This record gives sequence, structure tokens and C-alpha cells, in this order.
Amino acid sequence: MADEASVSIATVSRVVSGRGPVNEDTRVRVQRVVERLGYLPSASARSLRTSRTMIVGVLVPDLSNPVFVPFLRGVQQVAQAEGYSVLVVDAQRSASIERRALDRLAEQRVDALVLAGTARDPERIDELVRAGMAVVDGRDRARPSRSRIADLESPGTVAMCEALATLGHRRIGFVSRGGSLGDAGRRRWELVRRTSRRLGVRAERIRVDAGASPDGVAGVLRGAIRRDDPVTALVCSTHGLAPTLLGGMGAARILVPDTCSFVTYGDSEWALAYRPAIGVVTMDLFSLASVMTRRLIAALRGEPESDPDVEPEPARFIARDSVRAAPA
Amino acid sequence: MADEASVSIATVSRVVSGRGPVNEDTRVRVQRVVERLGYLPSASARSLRTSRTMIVGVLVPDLSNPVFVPFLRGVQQVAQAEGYSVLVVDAQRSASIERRALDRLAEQRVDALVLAGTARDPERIDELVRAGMAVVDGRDRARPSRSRIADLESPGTVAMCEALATLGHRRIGFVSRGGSLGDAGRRRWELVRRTSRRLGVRAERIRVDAGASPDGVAGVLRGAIRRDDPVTALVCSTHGLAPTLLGGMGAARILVPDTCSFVTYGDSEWALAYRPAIGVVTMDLFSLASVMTRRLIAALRGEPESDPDVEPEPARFIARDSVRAAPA
DNA sequence: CGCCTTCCTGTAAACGTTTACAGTAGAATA
DNA sequence: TATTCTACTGTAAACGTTTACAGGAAGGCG
Repeated sequence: MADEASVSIATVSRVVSGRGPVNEDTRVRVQRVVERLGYLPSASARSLRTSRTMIVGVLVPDLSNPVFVPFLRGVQQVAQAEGYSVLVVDAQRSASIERRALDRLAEQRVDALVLAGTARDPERIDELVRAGMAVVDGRDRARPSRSRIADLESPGTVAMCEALATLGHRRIGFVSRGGSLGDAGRRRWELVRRTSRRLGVRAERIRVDAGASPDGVAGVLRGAIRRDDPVTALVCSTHGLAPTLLGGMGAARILVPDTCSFVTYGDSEWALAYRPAIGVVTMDLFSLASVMTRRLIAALRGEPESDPDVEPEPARFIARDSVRAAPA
Repeated sequence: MADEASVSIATVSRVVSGRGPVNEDTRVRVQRVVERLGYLPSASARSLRTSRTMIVGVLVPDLSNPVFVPFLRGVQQVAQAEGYSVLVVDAQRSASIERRALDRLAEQRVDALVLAGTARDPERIDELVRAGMAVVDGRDRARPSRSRIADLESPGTVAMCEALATLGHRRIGFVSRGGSLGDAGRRRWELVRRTSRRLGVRAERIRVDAGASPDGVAGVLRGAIRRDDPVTALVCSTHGLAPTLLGGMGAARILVPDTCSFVTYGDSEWALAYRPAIGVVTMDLFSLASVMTRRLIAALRGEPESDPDVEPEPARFIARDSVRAAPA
């Protein structure tokens, strides 16, 4: 490579990296050889020398949850545009897998780490930060670029609860999958409960098993809705569960929204096209991730404060047809 | 690190990598120091030396298309389990972005490359293969582990066409977004057309603009369905478009399935919960990706032939309620 | 003419591993 | 006891860059 253009490797490096002075003639000569041979510098060697990998890692708690897709896409897009590559690791809802995944990210010496959702092992993250890795997560504002997924989502939840209260709902059901709530689910439930109480509305948790049949779901829902002092609105804790619930309500002959209103977290074309159109609490995760990543990279470059006026939009509540006043 | 345990770095390497003989006593001593200091070997240095990165790259043509999610998850899962990391790049439907992304993958010297869908620049891919990178893509069986996303999907399309023909449909519409078809879309349309012709059914293409309103879509669909010799079944070229179409049909007061049957590519809980439940041509992309990746890694390791009986399942047609006999 | 700049280019060290090779110590063998 | 073998460990080179430093040529200035 260097011989081919009869220059030293140092000069090649200077040409390719664009750093350091180099005579115009030699520059084009080297450039030509580079293109002819299709030479691409080795990222390993470069990172070894510079101790920067130009990689940002993304830790996703559970890739099978589609909410992370726009998020991932947001990270992807700005990282790629800024010259960074993206290493994705999926914790698959498992603490042990997460630990191994974090180790792998640490071995790779990724320059920055984006946490989508919450990590189960904050200690380990702190170690990484101490080791010099830039980390941004959804909750902690102390970190480099403090975006706040939790704070951003809250307004939507509160708006939704207030809307339901205003419509005369006095008893609402928060439906989630059986077993223990994930982190997002827990935050949502807590906030729904607190807000409801404040508004004089009673909120109760309803559990639906993961692979339940429409009839199975119907049974559970009937218990909450076909009774004295029934639940008149259902809040679905996660988008993927919504169709299951709607199927169950159909099987139980519960009319939405006549008998019971219905709201879910997360939006989609399907929720919009469904009859009735489904009300949602939703947030633009794509732009959230974009902003987070942009700030992260700015911090990485030592740029002081990237315009903090570009704030990601907080979550909103969109009512739609599935939300109506409580039956008298 | 080495001093800390008073051994040479060579011994540390032997302990950490588990290669080469090392006395049990020193092994535990080193091990302890390793854990105490939280030492993790540098991937850059290691790959520089061994010229293996333990990274598999995934090139996704368009991350905003959700079909790639289970695919990505499949790659992720087996790669992670086999000790590989996953570098995801999104071509964002752009040839130039794809080229840059491929260059980045080449710089990173990823050991293997998984192509989700088709690359726009086969030349470049060939170069990479020639440079020693293991590549698996959906179409070409000549590559290391020849999985066949195209061949796998065809049976589903054929089954769907045959089912529609049997139900008496003589004229069907293939609905896609306006503009030029993506690669997958083109293959689907070609096959639908060929198969239909063979069965004596006329197939026509219908174009719907990306951000069209229900009324806009309604207008387009009315043109095909409210006329003499109308289309009696609609095939939606991609899952994300389905709700838009259903909304449009609703706005046009076209009854599914009474007036017009409806089928889409790709399945989801929503398609199942929708009333009527939507018939689909679907394939398990997660297990496809798993199989592809498993074979790829086996090839990487030089293992001769990983059980070829583990074939990913081909696409199927699932009729459901949205599919009914053509109106007389 | 000597010296100082300026501009470019080469030399060589360093980054953190792996691994071929050499070396050592003790045990087994002759 | 000398030799060979075994089991372990250390030395040093190599991987492909970047970059501090030095060197050289050309030009300007005193």
C-alpha cells in the first residue's frame, strides 16, 4: 500500500485520516492507489492506537418488544450520520444475559452506551462510566446528556387519567401480563394509581396471562366488568397486549366503548385503523432516541452544551373513538 | 495487571483466553486479580492480533419496516449465544447510505455479514466475500450457508393465489405503496401475477400513496372495486400498509369480506384481533434468521455441514375471516 | 553566506493482545 | 549421575494504525 505509492505508511495515514499536512501531489497519488486497491483502514488497529472505537452500544432490555424499534432506529440514524457504528445487544429480559452483554460492550470499548429503558444492573453501568464510557439512560439526569424517558412519559399518563376522570369513570382497570411487571410497567402502574387516587378514581390491576386465548381473557375481564361497581375503562400497559385484550373483550361481548372504554400505551397504524379507533398514550421514541444520541455524541466530542432547546416531545394522550363517557 | 499477580502478560493471556497450559495455582491467583480489577481484555488488540473480530454485521435495508425486527432478533440471539456481537447498519432505503454502511462494516472487519433482504450493491458484497468475509443473504445459495428467503416465501404466495382462485375470485388487486416497488414487493407482485395467470385469474396493481388519508385511499379503492368486473380480493404487499387499506375500505363503505376479501403479507396480533380477522401470508422470520446465523457461524468455525435437516419453515397462507368466496 | 522558517516527509514508538520459541525446574528414566 | 521428558512460564515479535519527533529541502532574511 505504502510502497505502491512510494511513500511511508505515515503519509498514507495522513492522507487517509485527513490529519496533518501533506503535499497536494502526493495526496492525490496516494488517494488513487487507495482507491485502486480498495484499501480501508483497520478499525481495530486504529482504536488500539487512539483508544476510540467510534462505536456506540445500545442495550435493549427486550428486542421482542416493538417499542424499541423506533428507538433503535433513532440511535442508528444519528450515530451513522455522525460516523459512528452501532452495536446492539439484547438483554432478552434476563439479568444474566444483560451482564454478559455489558461485558461484551466493555470489551469492545464502545465509546458510548445508550440504554433503552432501564438496566437491571446499575452498579455495572457505574463501573463503565467510571472507566470513561459515556452513558445516557432514560432516567438519570446526572449522566452526560440527561434525557428523561420517565419524566417524558408521565404527562401522557396523567393526561389520560384526567381525561378518564372527567368522562365520569370512577373505576379503571390497569391490565398487564401476569407475573411481575417490567420496569416500564411498574412506573406506569404506580403513576396511574397515584394519579387516579388524587382524582378520586379507583384503579385496580388486572392480570392477563401471556398466551391466553380470547376466551381465557374474556373470563378474566368479565370478572372486572360484569359486576356491581364495575370497571368502566381499561388501560392496557403495553401495546403488544392490546389486540389480545380487544379479542378477549369481543369474546366476552363487552362493547368498546359503550360498556367499557379502552386505552393502550403505544400507538400504531393498527390502533388507528381499528374500529373503534383506539385511544393511546404515546411518545415519539424515534426523536427521543435521536436527541439522546445527538447529545451523547456531542458530549463525546467535548462540545459544551448542544442546544438544549431541542427537547424531545413528551408523551401525549390521544383519545379517539374507544374512549367515551362512563355508562350511567 | 500482570505485575499485580506477578506473572507475565503471556500468562495472563493464557488464563483469560483459556488457551495453553497453566498451573492451577497461578490460574486461580491470576483469576482473582482479574476479578478484583475488573479486567476485560481489549477487543481491538485481540482482533488486531488474531484478525478475528467476533462480530457479525447485519445489513438491514430499512429498519423502519417492522418485519426486520424478528429477523434482527434471530440474528442477535444466536450470535450472542455463540459469543459474537452484532453490528447493525440500516441502509434507510438509500443506495449511498448502504455503501457507506458497508464500508463501515468492512473497516470493522466483521467476521460475517448477514443480509436481511437484498443488497443494492452486489458488487461490493462480492468484494467483501473475496476479502474473506463470510456472507449469507436471502437469495443466493452459492454463499456459505445458503438460506433462501425468496424460495421460502413463494409457497405462501402460491397457496394464497390458489385459495383465492378456488373461492371463485377472478380478479384480484395487488396493493402497494406508490412509486417503485422494493425488492420484496417486486418479487411478490411478479409471483402473484404469474401464479394468477396460470390459474386464470386477472391480477392488477393498485398504488396507494404513503401518507394517504382514509378518504384518499377510499377513492383509489373505489375505482377498482365499484365498477363492472370489479376486483373481489385485495392483496396487501406489506404488513404496514394493511391498516391504511382497511381504513380506506371502511371510508369507502366496502365490506370485508362480503364485498371484497382481504389478505396481507406479514402477521401480527392486530391482524388476528381485527374484526374480521385478517388472512395473511406469513413466515417465521425469527427462526429463519436463527438458522441462517447458526449456519453462518458454523461455516465461520470451519465446521463442515451443520445439520441441514433444520430447515426454516417456508411461508404459509392463513385464510381467516377476511377471506371468503367471491360475491356472485 | 549563514541562519531561520516553513512545509513536507520519514522514523520509530506505542497501543494491548496472542503465540512461537526458548528456557527452567523438577520428575522420570536409563 | 546424566539424560530426557513434562509441565509450566517468560521473552519478544507481530498485528496495523497514529503521532511525536527529527530530518531535509527550499525559500526568505539579515
